[in-house]
Amino acid sequence: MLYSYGTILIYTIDKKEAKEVFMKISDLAKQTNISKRNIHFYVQKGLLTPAITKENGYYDFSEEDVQRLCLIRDFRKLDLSLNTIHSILEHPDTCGFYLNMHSKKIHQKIRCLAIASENLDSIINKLPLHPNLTNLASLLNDTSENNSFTEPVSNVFTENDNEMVNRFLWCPFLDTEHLTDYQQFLWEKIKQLSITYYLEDYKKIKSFLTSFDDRFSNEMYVTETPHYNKVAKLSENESIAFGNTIITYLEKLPCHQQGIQFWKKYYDTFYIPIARINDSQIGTLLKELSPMYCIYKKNTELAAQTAYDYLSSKEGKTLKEQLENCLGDFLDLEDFKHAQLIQLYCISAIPLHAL
Amino acid sequence: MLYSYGTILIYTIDKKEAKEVFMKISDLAKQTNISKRNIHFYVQKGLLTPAITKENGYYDFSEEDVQRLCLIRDFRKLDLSLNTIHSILEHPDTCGFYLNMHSKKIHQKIRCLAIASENLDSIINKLPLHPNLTNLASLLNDTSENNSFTEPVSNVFTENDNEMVNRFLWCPFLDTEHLTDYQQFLWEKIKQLSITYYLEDYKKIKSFLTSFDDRFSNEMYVTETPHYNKVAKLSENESIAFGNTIITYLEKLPCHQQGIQFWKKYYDTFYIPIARINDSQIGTLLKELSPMYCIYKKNTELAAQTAYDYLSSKEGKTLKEQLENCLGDFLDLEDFKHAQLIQLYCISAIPLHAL
DNA sequence: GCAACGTTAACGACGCGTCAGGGTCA
DNA sequence: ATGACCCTGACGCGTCGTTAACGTTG
Repeated sequence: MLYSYGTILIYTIDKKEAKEVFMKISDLAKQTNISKRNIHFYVQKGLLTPAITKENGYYDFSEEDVQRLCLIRDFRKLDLSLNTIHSILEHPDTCGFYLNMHSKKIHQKIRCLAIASENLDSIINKLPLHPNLTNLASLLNDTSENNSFTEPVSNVFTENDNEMVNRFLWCPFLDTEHLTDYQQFLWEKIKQLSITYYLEDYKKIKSFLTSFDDRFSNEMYVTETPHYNKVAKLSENESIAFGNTIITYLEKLPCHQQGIQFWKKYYDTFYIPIARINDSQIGTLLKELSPMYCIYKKNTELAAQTAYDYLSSKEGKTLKEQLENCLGDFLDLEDFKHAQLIQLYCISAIPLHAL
Repeated sequence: MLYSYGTILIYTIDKKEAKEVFMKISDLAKQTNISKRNIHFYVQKGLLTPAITKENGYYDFSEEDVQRLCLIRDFRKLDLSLNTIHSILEHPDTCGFYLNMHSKKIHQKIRCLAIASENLDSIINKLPLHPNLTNLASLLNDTSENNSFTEPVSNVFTENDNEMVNRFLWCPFLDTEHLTDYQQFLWEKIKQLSITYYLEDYKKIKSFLTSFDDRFSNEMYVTETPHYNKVAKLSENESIAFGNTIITYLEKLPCHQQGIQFWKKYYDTFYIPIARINDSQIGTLLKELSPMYCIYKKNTELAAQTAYDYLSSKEGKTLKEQLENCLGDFLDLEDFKHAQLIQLYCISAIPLHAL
């Protein structure tokens, strides 16, 4: 048997064939300084998916597994939950979102602990030699008055938040590895614009994104991206066909109760802001920044126009009325170049567990 | 039925007798802002021991229970564990010990989180638009180099530590509620002395106290206190009899393997320091500070002298040799007025689970 | 045949939330 | 008898440590 730190060559007893096992669990544990039990746990949770040696069922960890494990370890050191790490490993693009969220949690924790620490020290200093429960009660009362544990999670909108929302909105359209200097310039300009002129809308989108459990915004992002890609590849005729697809979906919409509720709930705090931002100067800049966005915009506008034309025609009149009935004030087909028709269509892609 | 926020009078249907129920769980929950389930949980864990109404098994919480629950709540806000809170409620005297320990933990946590927070922010700022796992790995590597999570729990000896050790050592002898000005003066002087001249011994005792799980030092303190009380009440003859009791214990000592191991393990880091401190100027000050300590000292010295005389006599020769055999270098019968004889005796009171 | 290694499975810890089942009160 | 109250008990959460039972390798 040949043995090296990374690779082990095992010759079967009859020497008919040599099998290569890259790394067994003990080696991995040593190299990464993580307990075997822990590694088993990560495998069980699906964070690691090592190959399995057929004959004996032993795990065989590849270099990629090593990298993943190191990532898990280092993210754990930053106190991210395994669920979050799982999401990041699946879709690294969403990393910024999670890290920003987590950063806020940490700051919050630190604030709480700092207050607790102050209170603790103050109590310690005032402690009588033989405290009884009544002493303790009054000491705790004194300190608990100025303790502000009840302060809500910070609603401050930071630069990171702005970055996060912009990434959520636009990264799906930025498929290049690196931005050119000019693109970088545009990107910075967009970020500035968003803070200067669209702060309120960005705040709304941020609180929308953070109001769900982690998983949801992740899924949103991940499921929308391929949709954008698809639409950006449509020809003119296909875009018109897409408009008809939208119509066929809209016909089913009145039955999709959960979707309608979702739409109404987040109409003012998500759908309107998104549509407004897309139709603003930011959208113009994005067309320069991202060719894909440019085509996507053109195609969706064509599709939306097609769908809108149908709704405005005699044949579409019934459907239009149905929509107006079930959406009421939460419908504005004209504004933002009929963008709401596209958004309504996107509801069909929202996972049900989000209500 | 009469109803008031604190007290409920229930008249049984036949009105033969009126029973007073002070407070039911709902009232308690409302008043303290703690969920019923939570209260049930505390009761189950023994943190609360409300009376139980006979007929229906309902809990009946007294004013004391209310106070206890408020204490639990406020201590929980300081992030103390329920176990710790339990110990404090049982023996409020040990509160200082736990709070000091906890304060250190909190500071440690804050440091860790602050580092994590820095690293997080640094990563967030360097994040590319479309990070992949390799990007993340190198970013994490960059930051994890200057991360000092591995730093051990602070070994700094603070004023609070000094206070804690002094309390552990001397509070059992200070049975008064408040100190007079003069006593206060002496107490401060003792604390100064301990830092100035006996710092090393105090450090050892501190790390001894903190090297066990919480419960142990608690039990130590709590079981020793009544022992001191008893000894301080002995007459001269009884003290001599106590010396003989010590002898009879010493005869059994060679069989008490665990006790011997414990003694040897902590001989240099606990028993010697304690004996030295007791025999120092600090001990002299304590005699002025605490009449109880004064008598305790006198009685133990008499008992120790009695036991020592026996060991030095012909009849005691065999026992002395046995002791020397099983304790080896961990025995010094002469020093500190034969104080080790008393300390050896005290081993019989140490709970077994401490090894 | 023996030690050292591998796998799965189960229980414990922490501080509760969230049922479910069954009895009691007004 | 109805709903609002009370009890107990069980399971779940998240991240493993610990132990056990049982198979494999060398």
